Amino acid sequence: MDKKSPITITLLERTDGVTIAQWVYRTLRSAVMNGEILPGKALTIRGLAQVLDVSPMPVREAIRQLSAENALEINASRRVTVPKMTALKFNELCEARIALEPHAAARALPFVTPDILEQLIELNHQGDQAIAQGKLDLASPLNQAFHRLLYSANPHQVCLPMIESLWLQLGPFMRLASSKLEEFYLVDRHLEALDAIKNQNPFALQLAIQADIREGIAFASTPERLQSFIDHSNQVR
Amino acid sequence: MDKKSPITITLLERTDGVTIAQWVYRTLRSAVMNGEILPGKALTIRGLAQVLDVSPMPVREAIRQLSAENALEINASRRVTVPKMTALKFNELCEARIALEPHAAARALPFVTPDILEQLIELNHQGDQAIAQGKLDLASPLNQAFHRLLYSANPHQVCLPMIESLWLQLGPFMRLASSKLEEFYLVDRHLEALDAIKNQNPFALQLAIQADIREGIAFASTPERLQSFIDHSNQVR
DNA sequence: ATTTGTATTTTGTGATCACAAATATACTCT
DNA sequence: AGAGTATATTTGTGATCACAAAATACAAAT
Repeated sequence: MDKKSPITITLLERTDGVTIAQWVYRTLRSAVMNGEILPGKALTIRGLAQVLDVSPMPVREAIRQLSAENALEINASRRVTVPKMTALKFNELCEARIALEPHAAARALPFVTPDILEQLIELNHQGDQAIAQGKLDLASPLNQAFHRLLYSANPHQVCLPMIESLWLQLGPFMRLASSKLEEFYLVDRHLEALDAIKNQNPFALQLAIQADIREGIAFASTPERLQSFIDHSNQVR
Repeated sequence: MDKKSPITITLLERTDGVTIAQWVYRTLRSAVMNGEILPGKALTIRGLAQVLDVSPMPVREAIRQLSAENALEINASRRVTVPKMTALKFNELCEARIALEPHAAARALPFVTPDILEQLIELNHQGDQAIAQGKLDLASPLNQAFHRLLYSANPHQVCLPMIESLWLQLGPFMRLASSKLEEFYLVDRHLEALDAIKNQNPFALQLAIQADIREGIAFASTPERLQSFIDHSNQVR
């Protein structure tokens, strides 16, 4: 007997030396990021534990952590859901990205070694290749890896957790940004960013990152298009 | 028989309708914010549970949440500590505040109603009074309440949790900022902010908030003074 | 006196259980 | 038939237990 609307979640691979709670956290995190859980749909600890084939305990910890990162919402009656997206919240999240990410990039700039620069070039190359080959599902993770590597060059980094939280709240829309990229992007802002890094020009770097983010959300150029994407993400699957 | 270095934590009052886990979270949070726990000192779930007179379970959840907010650190061997402060990290946290808070203020500006404005004025008045009366322990919470109320005027607010996380990581230094204020502040930046709100001038508001933050950390004007404060916070109590 | 190896204790993790609150289901009365 | 009520079930919370890994204490040996 199957319970009503059995949630299906893509299970991540369990690497060794990792606690069950961490694995559950990673799995739920990627499920949220990939829009595999319907926003508003009530999640239960026992239900998730059953789907993931673990005891309720690690699920409790993972949920607690994800709600602290604002990836999950705990309502008044202690029910856990994926928060619903709205056009205004989407805008707010994007503006927060623009406030934080160029700043994080500029703060990281002095610490970008030639080695890191090379890795950035490589990541960018892989990203371009993925898009050219139509492997759109690879584009978003590679894009995120590029940004993450850049920001984390700063050894005293404190912004990255906040930025990751924003990405998580944007959820499936991060993927949309990358997948719709080919029809919207004119200039490769990553190349501009790389140039700015080579020249150690923080201002140019900030501009490039800001443009990269703004053009990444160009797919939602009109309120109508954005609303249609939101509706889509709240229904499908 | 007392265990070695028994941790003493100021217990918060238990309001009804609140789970034990939430109460433990609040209590640990304020302990971190007030510098009651020595940075680097290993915290144990069972030890805290004993001090707080609860079972280990709610402590586990609270710790998980606090570490997600970067208020606590979990090292490789799963030991929990309050992260040590360094001069560079302090600087990084302050710059992150300056990147986020003026932005949050400007985004909230259009939503500040006359009622909220009045509450802001009242909070500012209470803060001034507290400083004038030498009640320095009240100054910091009132200052935070002022900022929090302003930012949360925005109904689609997404920055506040990140800002609160920064305050939490700054921890005891937030208090220092307010307590040392009387010998450092020349202009009341809150009044400038209130004026900017009245005039619906986002740029002036951003400048006022930025100046408020910068002058709040003027007590650490030289690297030496900052280092002495850090050393102090890593030893005392 | 410092180091190395062993035994003991402590600790985090995960599972299971009990219970009250919340939710869902069944039933009655209008 | 529909709304309200009572019953049954599910769910989150918190406590307790088992176990392996880590930390600590202590011993002997260099």
